[in-house]
Amino acid sequence: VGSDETPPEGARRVTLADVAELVGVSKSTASRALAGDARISEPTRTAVEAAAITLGFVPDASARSLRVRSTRTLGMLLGDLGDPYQGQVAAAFEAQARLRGYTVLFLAGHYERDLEKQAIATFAERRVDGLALLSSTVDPIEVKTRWRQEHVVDVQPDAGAPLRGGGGLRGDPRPGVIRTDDVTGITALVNHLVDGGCRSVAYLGVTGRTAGILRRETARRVLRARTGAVLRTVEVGAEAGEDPTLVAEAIGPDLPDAILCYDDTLALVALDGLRSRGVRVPEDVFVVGFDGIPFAAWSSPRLTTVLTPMTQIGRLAADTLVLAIEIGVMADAQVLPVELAVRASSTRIRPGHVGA
Amino acid sequence: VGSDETPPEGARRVTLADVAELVGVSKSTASRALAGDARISEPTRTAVEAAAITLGFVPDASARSLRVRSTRTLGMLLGDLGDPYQGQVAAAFEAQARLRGYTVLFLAGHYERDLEKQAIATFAERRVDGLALLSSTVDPIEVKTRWRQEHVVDVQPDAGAPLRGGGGLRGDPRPGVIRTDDVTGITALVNHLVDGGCRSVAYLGVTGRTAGILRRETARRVLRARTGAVLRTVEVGAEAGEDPTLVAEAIGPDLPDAILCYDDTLALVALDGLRSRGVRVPEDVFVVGFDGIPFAAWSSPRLTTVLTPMTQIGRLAADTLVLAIEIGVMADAQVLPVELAVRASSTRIRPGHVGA
DNA sequence: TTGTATGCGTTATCAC
DNA sequence: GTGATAACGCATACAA
Repeated sequence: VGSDETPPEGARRVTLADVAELVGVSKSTASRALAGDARISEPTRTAVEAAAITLGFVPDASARSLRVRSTRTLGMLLGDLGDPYQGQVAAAFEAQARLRGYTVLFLAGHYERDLEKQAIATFAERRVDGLALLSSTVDPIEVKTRWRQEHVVDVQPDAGAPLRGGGGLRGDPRPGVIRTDDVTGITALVNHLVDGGCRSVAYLGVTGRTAGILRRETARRVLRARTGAVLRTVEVGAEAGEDPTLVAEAIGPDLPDAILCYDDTLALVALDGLRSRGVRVPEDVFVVGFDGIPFAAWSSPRLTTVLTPMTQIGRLAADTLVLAIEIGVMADAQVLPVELAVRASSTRIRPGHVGA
Repeated sequence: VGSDETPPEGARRVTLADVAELVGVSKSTASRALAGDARISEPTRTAVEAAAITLGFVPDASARSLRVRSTRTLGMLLGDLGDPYQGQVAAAFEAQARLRGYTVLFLAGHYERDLEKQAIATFAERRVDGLALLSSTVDPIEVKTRWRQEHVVDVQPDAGAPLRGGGGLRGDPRPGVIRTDDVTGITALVNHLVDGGCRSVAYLGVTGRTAGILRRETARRVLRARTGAVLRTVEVGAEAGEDPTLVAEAIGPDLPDAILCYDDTLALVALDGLRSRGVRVPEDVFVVGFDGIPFAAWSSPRLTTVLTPMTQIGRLAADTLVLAIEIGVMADAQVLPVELAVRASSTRIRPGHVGA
């Protein structure tokens, strides 16, 4: 092939061969020099590095991946990037992955099976080295079988197995699970409500979202154990979940003493919907959330919630995945502690000097 | 997809050659059959497809990219995935890209030059076909020169050029720019405040964030034109931007008539910080935001803001990029309309039946 | 310490 | 219609 041919105006990409040629060494030497191989002499190394900069050489990740059979890419399947909770976890995941030298591919499943399947297929084609599942409805077990490697972490899973036995999740032996201790969190939350004088409690959730049933069932169990009362369940459609009026309507006319919401976003929506109806929080009803997103701390009234370590979750997911990839062993289930944050939305005596 | 066949647990990955061998055709034929090439006979096509499913063949994206010199990947450099505004835009960008057959690589720059440079390098190595810049401090012009192709869109740029002339941005000729009509939005906002009786107005921004100076300067100009008053500027550090107490302190003891915040998040933080100080909104001071994130509609008082079409922005960015890649022509600057949403945080007569 | 040769899995260019 | 063959750009086993 005529290498002395001047490249057409199409500006050919500069490759390793080009920098090797400029220095007067072989491609292997150039490759090794840039990879920091110990057995390359200092002069040649610097020469190669200089040439690479001169030519503006940028290694091609596809070629490298093809050769080394590793993309240094992590995949994350999530429900919705725009959700504040998931966004926070995703941000931490990405940052930590970058620290470990990995890039991450985010795909949103929007809680739809077809999209999730499609996403899994994309992850497979892209040959991601590891995969994190967050807020997806797809069964992790199924993914793991379709996926030959065991390089899958299941972040905040919330369906199936954990419920059996009803005893909570401590010691859950399934590897690759990363979750917060929702059982303890919900227990603390319900205890707080009962201690605050609540008898009737309603759980507000989103229809069809499998996530949340653990929280709901735990609440049901603790409530009955403490007071004998039966947890009322209110469900709103996914499309209605952001409409305060619809949420308030779903709650209905006869208010419970407290409304326990699946997450903070839903709680804030409920707060607004109730306000529009003339219902006062916490005077007429308590409202509490779950997750501890920043906005929950800035609402009026400020929202009682369970703080989950979103950043830590994302970071741990990335670290666990990288460890599994590089060491070859997937960590056992890891449960992160949560913390109850009691705020004004569930407190009788309004603290502070605010209000008439 | 739905077959109950489990992929071979064998060590080697199944490749196109395997599929071809099973059917008894050449690799070329197998490749063409799966690609839907018109000149492949129906029998062989179905045979190849069946074999591919049987063997669990998954094409290798790296190999294909290497060969066809295209990754079908879009890059998006953003400030923070956890930010509700950026998360929303990112979600729409990803969804639309997927619709067009592209996968997207998100990298967060966290408003730090080094991280952004590193991200650009990663995008280059990964050979993304197009790049979207959102909330980054890096100069788009610089990126475009470092990037040989013109496959870069600049989403919501907020520095430099647009300010010259002071006349706004309509007809900005720079290609690849996608933005909302912030000038009109801020103008409407300031007019609303002035019409509501505000004389003194303060702008609350984040130090070091270049984004926002267009909004600030527009507010300054409109305010002076309308009332002759001088816009006061309050700045909080990036790390203090989420701390209500610090934000309230930054605002100081003598309140203006209205506080115009860089974005909704900052406004909500300010709302909470002021409340802690015993300052009532809107009675003592008006507070308004910008962006129109969902939480702004659910706060108490509900936040007056400028609604920006976040979903549309993300979608348009993806479409523009794909068009530039596939047709080869980058669209001229596109300006999306915004809408003023007047709510309780800047309204004297409190509407509705809420409150004592 | 450096060079040679080979192959990663795919698609495109030729032949037939 | 289909098949052989040659790249794409890189890393590495094996020589020297």
